[in-house]
Amino acid sequence: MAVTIKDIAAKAGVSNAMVSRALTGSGPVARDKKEKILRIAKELGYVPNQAAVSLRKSRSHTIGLCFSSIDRTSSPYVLHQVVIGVSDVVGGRYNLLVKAIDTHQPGTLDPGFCDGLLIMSRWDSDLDFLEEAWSKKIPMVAISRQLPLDIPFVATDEQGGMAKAMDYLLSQGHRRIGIIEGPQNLEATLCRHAGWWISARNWGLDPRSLPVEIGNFRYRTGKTAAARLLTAHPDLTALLCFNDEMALGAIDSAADLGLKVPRDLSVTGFDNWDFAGHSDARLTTVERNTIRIASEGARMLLGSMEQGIRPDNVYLENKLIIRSSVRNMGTGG
Amino acid sequence: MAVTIKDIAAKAGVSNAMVSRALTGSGPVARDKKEKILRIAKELGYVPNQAAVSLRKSRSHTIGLCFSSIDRTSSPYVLHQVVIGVSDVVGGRYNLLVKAIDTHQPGTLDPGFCDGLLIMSRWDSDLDFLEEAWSKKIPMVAISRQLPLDIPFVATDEQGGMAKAMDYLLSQGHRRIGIIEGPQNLEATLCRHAGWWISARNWGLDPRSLPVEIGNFRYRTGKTAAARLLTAHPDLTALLCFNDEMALGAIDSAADLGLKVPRDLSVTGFDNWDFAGHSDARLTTVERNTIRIASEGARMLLGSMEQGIRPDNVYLENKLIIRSSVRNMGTGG
DNA sequence: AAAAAAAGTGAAAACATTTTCATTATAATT
DNA sequence: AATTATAATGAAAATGTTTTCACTTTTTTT
Repeated sequence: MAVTIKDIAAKAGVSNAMVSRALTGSGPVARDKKEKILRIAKELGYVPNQAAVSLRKSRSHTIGLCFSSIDRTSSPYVLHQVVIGVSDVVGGRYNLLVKAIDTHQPGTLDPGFCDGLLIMSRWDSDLDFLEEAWSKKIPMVAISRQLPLDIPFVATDEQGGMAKAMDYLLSQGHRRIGIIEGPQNLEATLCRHAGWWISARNWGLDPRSLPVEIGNFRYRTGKTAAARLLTAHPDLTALLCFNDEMALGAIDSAADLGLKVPRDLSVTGFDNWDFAGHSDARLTTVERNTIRIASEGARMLLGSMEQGIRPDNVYLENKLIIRSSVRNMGTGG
Repeated sequence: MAVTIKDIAAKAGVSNAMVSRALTGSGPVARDKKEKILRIAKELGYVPNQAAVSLRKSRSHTIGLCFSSIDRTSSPYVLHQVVIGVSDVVGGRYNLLVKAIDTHQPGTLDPGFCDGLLIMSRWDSDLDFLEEAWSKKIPMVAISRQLPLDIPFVATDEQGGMAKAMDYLLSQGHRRIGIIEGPQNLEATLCRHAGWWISARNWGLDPRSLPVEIGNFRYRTGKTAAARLLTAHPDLTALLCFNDEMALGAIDSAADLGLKVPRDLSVTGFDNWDFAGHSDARLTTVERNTIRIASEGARMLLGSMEQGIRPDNVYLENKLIIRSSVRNMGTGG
């Protein structure tokens, strides 16, 4: 029913090969015939059948965005920003497929279904899938953390980022600092932990002397963690939080205790979450530019797909965004 | 390089057709041969070539999620929830393709590239694309608003939802209510406007007597709109906001003026935004269950794709979620 | 003007699968 | 035992492109 190359060939009085060449520019075609073919193609509303093209060229013109899971606990922001970042780079040149790794049936991965994969992996249970894709030589790039199998990756310097936040608190004269960390089984948590730990050391402060609570990156756990810290250690002057959402919870918790930020308590976050800037918190935080990460990853992936070169890993700096949730306590030291 | 049906056929000593039938169950195959074929297929790690299957069967096993635009102004929540809702319904049976309508090149839509489309349209400029898809007989379902061309849709009762919020405020005895609306060119705004307007009438209140300000659905504009309303009309006891993010802005604005919610001011939102429940605001709001909308739309689309029946339009109710941002002023009336 | 190079062209193969159709083998019915 | 129905099988066609290859025509170079 759909108009094919054959229809055009028949109408133009040339061969299929001719039409294909005219349409794709993949070979010589006489001037007048080319014009005629293009005109007829337009007239007939010809659109190439992607399946046929894919089959013949073994290229799907599709990039797979693979997430550990598409569930209610995964982050809307990350999905959104990854889509934006990738779209920015690939424009309309590739289709974007969203794939959940946890629902993947082992052994069913068709190497032709995606020309390349962008991996947004949170859990080690993704490894089976990654191995399958890797063994089938599908070009892939991991975004936002290093993975096994020597998969090229773009990552941000989580440790350095957290160190910046800690350095900043210390530079503003804070010494009694409470920490609200994330789930302990996450690599990001480990890196960020190392960040403030080293920073404290550098400033001659014993990291083990600082109280730590653990949250799960959501608002409510930030709030309860802060409540515990602030009641057990009323002398704290600052809270270093492992993400913005928990930082916002911490600020509300402080308000409940009659503490105003930054007058009575300083707070830092991590992520530069959209809402952190818009909201009233004016949160000082570390920017994890996910759009940038994704676009960088897409660039690497395109190189890998189109030139077949193995891209170099990329580390992106995390920038400290200074707003007004941290008070200067006088020259620290 | 990839193992094909031919390889299996050769190894099993049968024809291609046999293998295809054994693998897909589309025809009779002798017991022992079937077992042998399946075993060999597994041994060799056979995965069907999707492009070839698509070409032959004219089905792509892909659903396109079409958004007006994938840009920095579109909502992360909506994208995320749509993906969740659709995944819930289609499981692993279809691939999910994210497509931006605004970057579509007219006339390049291959009917075979998606078996069906889920349309998340915000603007009327999407019409060209919709017409193209519609004319190519690609099954489609619009989610979250009615569109031209008689496209089947699932929508929520925005007007009724907003009426519920207004009814609730009025039932709690509020009469001096300020309204923070959304952009005036959006259909959602018009419907929600009609909602509170009618509700006010029903309670014998002249809608034109209530002060209205306009925001753009973001936190900051909610905040400034609230500031204008509250300073110009200090007697207001409640603010009816057209979404949650602006409501949160309004609450912070009130705090700046020394007003505590709900003691001094009542506030309602719309959306039941994720953060609205988690945050301290405990916002009373109208639930727009986007996951539900998306899954319902997906169900309709599957019906349309697989049984070829034109689905009936669906209207979903919006539920009022009562938390603690509205104060009871004594028996109203 | 002859030789060499380049451009133009179409038939046919290739891509991997599914499906039709005709044939043969087996089972069920008289 | 003959007939009929059913199951099992493979050759070949079909899906819509692109690409190779051989051939013809034109253009350029000597």
